[in-house]
Amino acid sequence: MYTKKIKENLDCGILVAAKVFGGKWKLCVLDAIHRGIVRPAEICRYIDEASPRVIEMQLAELLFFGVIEKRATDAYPKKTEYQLTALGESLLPLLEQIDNWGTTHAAFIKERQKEFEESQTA
Amino acid sequence: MYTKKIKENLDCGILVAAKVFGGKWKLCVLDAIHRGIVRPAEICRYIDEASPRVIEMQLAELLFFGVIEKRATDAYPKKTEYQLTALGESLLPLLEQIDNWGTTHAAFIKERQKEFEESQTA
DNA sequence: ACAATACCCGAAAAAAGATTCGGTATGAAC
DNA sequence: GTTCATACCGAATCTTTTTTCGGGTATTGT
Repeated sequence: MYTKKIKENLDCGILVAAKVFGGKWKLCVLDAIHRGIVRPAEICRYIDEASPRVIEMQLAELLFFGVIEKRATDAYPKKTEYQLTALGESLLPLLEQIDNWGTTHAAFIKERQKEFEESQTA
Repeated sequence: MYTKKIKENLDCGILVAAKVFGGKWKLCVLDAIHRGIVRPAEICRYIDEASPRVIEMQLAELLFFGVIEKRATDAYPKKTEYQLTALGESLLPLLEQIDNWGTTHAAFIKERQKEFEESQTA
């Protein structure tokens, strides 16, 4: 099992928040669950750019930090469903604000990114 | 120079936002500048957990994406100062919300993190 | 002249994070 | 009974990010 070598620093709010939803796809996963896409296989299909494994792992982390909770029948067929906890719901305003900001400035940022990529190839 | 192998995906607001302020210390750098800590050496001292090099690099990225701008006297002594652009200021509400969320839940998250670390050593 | 500081940069190395691959288990559909 | 789907996990590998290290330029203070 992998253990971190550099000690984690949770000394400011920003770093605590980054710890909880800092993964590459965590906010997307939360967004999916919020939209009612609550079963693992569904989420994987919804976020098809990400590998299923990383979604599993990020679900596990979100679960561990109490952001989401799991409803699963132990019996088969396993119909696992995730849902936001109160803590998870407290993240929704942030999620929305972050998404809004990104959507608003997407065109500008993409333009800059394109310039950057062109400067690399030239 | 390092070039990415996996194509970037900026198809949703969340991913655009992550691109702009997703680095390990970018939000802390923005926070510092917002608080009036505007010179590179000062910022490095302020965020002394981070290596000066990464702060330089992240300043360069923030500059490139137009989040901050640079005021430097070309003459020596170089008194470089960074300040937020309009785009950068548009990030402040997010920054504040993220910091507030983290501060509010810091105790709980630290507790969970501690549990996790203990479960590793045992 | 010499040390200290500020600013910036390149490149190797280390660390962290993500992906791929294979495996387990169970049940359903054909 | 073979194939497919869901859910999950370990481990090797690959990619990205961060860190470390060293260099270069120019100024200030002693």
